[in-house]
Amino acid sequence: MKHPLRGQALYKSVCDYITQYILDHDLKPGDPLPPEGQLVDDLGVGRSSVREAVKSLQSLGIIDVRQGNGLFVRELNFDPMIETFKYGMRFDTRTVVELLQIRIWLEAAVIGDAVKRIGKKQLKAMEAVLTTWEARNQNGEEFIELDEQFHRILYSVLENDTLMRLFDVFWISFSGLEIDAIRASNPVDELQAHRLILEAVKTGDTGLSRERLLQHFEHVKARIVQYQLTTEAASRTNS
Amino acid sequence: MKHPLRGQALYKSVCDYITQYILDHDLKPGDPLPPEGQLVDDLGVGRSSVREAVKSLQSLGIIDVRQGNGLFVRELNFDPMIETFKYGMRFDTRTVVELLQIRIWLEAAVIGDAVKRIGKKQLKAMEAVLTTWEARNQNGEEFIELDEQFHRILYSVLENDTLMRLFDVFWISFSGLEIDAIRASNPVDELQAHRLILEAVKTGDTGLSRERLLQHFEHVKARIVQYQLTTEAASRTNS
DNA sequence: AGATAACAGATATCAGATAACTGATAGCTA
DNA sequence: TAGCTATCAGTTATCTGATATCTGTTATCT
Repeated sequence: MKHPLRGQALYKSVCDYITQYILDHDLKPGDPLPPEGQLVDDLGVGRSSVREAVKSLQSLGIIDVRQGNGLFVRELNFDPMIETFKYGMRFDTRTVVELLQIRIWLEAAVIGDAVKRIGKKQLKAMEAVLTTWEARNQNGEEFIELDEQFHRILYSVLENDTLMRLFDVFWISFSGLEIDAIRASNPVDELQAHRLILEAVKTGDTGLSRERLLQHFEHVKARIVQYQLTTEAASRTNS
Repeated sequence: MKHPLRGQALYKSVCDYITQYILDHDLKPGDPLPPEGQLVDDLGVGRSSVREAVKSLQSLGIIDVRQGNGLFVRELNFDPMIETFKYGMRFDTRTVVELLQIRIWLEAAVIGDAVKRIGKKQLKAMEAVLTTWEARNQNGEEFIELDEQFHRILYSVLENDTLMRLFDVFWISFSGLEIDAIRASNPVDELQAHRLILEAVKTGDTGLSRERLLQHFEHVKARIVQYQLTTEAASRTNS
């Protein structure tokens, strides 16, 4: 009776109160929020409602809950997106290919601006990554993180945090996926493809860079589509 | 004592159980899940733990809670992403520009493939949108949704649901934003820009299409950056 | 037959109690 | 004195039982 609040779910109202509290008090990431008990008193609602609101905001990556310590404002992050994709990609395989296609489009689009802005420092760092890569190949070690680093350095010059976080989403979503098709690729070919890209970037030729990037991704895409077909065939025989 | 479960938070374990339940039982969107009470019995945990898990999954857009009815599997959606952006864009204005830039890159990338695939049917639909747009301009009515429709038709030929949902995220995030700078744009110029894009798309010239799209977005971006500067100046004088 | 009222099942919320965790402080030991 | 340990206050985690509200169904009345 005390809390109809436009028929909205009570926990939702508590969510709104907390987010508004953050904005009103101009709290920055890491700053503490009032403890559960005080929120209960201030709002005059039950503990469950506050806890459900807290859990909801935690899932959305807005606040950080540290047991025995308190509630804290969290830095803007894309963790909920990662969770969604991780789940969604297990749910249906179509999403995997669609998401990869989006990554391809996006990388093809940004590489033009990246090549224009890139400096010696970044080129040197990318060289170093490839050198490490080669050493690892000879020892038969993992190299996925180096692949990620290579692209990360390239796009860091765009100075767009949101873009970098979006790429994180792609990387984490795909790495969480148990598609051996990605890892099972020929390490030598993989390295060579990146060498070609770096060469093109060095010359400052945006068109050539984009072309080689696309060529590299076509192979990745082909492998995943192949994997998709085999697993779908397998699931059909099971059912 | 009964539920250490690798030291993981109990509600998190319940989350995992539910998602695993969906996958194991091959439940499709709309299918019902066991009610709260049964989950409590099956797992041997308290009601709060189940409720918190349910709230968490609801925030992540994985399940749908209908009061007095039950829990249901939800279709894969990007709602958590929308929430994150809506909050993030209020949190700091830098995100707004970064997000717009990402949209620009993405649209510039996909328009090439879209032009290649587009058919008469879509071109006709886009014509119709522009005709309606002109009529609305003469009556001084809103046209944002027509802008959205225009782009939506153009990219629908790519047959990438995930991409369309991502564009939804952009549109909803921006429309939730109270930046009059977007709406305050000159309706005539806005319409003309889209006319030019459509003309280029009709000729099948990918380069020209991309060029005109970018030109259109440059104006939008300039307006938002302008708005950003004025509001930041205002907030400085306040503090 | 159609409208209405009662009912069962489900989620929403509340309030209080106990357990577990964290960081800091005080005290003990070498 | 330096370093380790025990304790304590504050906070979140979890459980429990009771009440309220919502929804769809069924039974009843007109």
